[in-house]
Amino acid sequence: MAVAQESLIRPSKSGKKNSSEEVIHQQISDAILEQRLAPGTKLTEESLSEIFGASRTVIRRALTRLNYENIVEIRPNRGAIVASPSTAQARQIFEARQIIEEAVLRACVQKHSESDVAVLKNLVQAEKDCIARNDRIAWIRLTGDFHLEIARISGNEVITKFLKELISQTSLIIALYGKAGGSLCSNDDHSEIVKAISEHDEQKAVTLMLAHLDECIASLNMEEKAETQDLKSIFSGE
Amino acid sequence: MAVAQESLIRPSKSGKKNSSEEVIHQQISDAILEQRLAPGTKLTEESLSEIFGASRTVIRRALTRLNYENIVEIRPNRGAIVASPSTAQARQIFEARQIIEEAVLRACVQKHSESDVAVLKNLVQAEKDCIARNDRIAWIRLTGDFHLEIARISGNEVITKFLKELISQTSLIIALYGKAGGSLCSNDDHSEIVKAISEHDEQKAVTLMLAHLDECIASLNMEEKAETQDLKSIFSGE
DNA sequence: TAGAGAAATTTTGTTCACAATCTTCATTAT
DNA sequence: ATAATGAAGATTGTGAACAAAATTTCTCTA
Repeated sequence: MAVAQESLIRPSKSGKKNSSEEVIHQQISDAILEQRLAPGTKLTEESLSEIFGASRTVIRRALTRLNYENIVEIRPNRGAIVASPSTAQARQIFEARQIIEEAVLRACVQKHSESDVAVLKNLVQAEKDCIARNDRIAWIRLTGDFHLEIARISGNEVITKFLKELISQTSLIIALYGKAGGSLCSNDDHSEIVKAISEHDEQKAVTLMLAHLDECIASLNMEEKAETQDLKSIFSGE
Repeated sequence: MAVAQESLIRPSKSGKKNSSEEVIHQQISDAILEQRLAPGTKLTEESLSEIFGASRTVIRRALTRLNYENIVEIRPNRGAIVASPSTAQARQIFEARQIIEEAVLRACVQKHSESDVAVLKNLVQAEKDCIARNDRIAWIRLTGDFHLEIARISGNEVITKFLKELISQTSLIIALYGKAGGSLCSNDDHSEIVKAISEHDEQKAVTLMLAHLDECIASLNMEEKAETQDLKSIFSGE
């Protein structure tokens, strides 16, 4: 059985039928984004059925949705696995983030309210708390929420949806290519960005944001993992 | 029956089972984007089943996919209808297009090859041909292909996928808010953009593109259609 | 012992029947 | 006449059974 019961947690009453597609989708998504399910893990419909006490039909719907969100890969006749973006895709995803986040940040600097800044400051504080108590999982989530909040403030839901997708995929990328020990991005880039926003300094905010995202890519080691495991070249002594 | 046989065309051999999800998805998508199916049209699973000679399961999958692409709206327990974006959504979609197309165009100007320009010129010529023989439907498709080709040249598949979705939705917006007679955008903005690209004039290309998209929004009448058809206010004599 | 090939098992894909829900239309009461 | 009620019909949602495909296990041979 590919999926261990423990890694999907929270079956609520340990009973059945608490779970609709919505809930199941969320649970699997969380498990992936919090890196309890590693990229490449097989997601068997039957196993998930038992774990969530739902019929395969419902599981299937949840998996297709995760597939559309590029969090899960469905290979025809061969089932679903947790997606593992290639280095090329990873680069494109970060590139896309820079494009979208620059635009979204400019709008945010323009039209943010007092309370928007307050929300952002709270998020940054929460991030610091996580780092303090070494809660990597909560921190990863919050770091995403921070970027997403800026998009929300910008007011364009279409773009926000795109960014949300990109941020999810970033979690996968970090799971795959993040340096093991590295407490990456732990410095407070985020607070500086909030400062620039609250001072209405658009150019500074953008510069900081782009540099921040560049740092993120730089903190990954995307060279080591081969595109496709080419055993020949590995053993040919090169 | 909500969906007329004729509007979905090309049942190939008039026989059965020619159609997998892939094909059915494409057919319905085409019908919507070519405006043979108006926004709001009910898409009953049973009718589509009969039309395509496929089981409801297959139809269902096609519809969910169209739903993820925001071309079709699925209302729980109430079935699928052709999506009809609100004016607010329409504005956000064009805003998103401007963000993405500016970025994509800059990359395109930087890295395009000779043959890329050739492809673009061909597309522009094909557009002109359509206008000449008054083939509005083919023209709508080509106009989208032009923008999409620029994204492809830019080389980022993630962003290209986003833009593809936005372009599809633009067709719906034009169906909803396009001025009836208006041969909108018929002037050759596109050729000018190609010229700027081939001259490696990034700033000019971007300026033209943004203006082009602004023109498109301007050519719509989004004021007239009420958010939700409020019959009372219509007949109260105001 | 290694490898090819064939059975057995597992897993995904599809169909169909039934349940749940919504819509329509006729009936009744105000 | 209008609105509320309720049955009948149509449509969507769900689960279980079956079919098709992939994976594993086993067997036999070189």
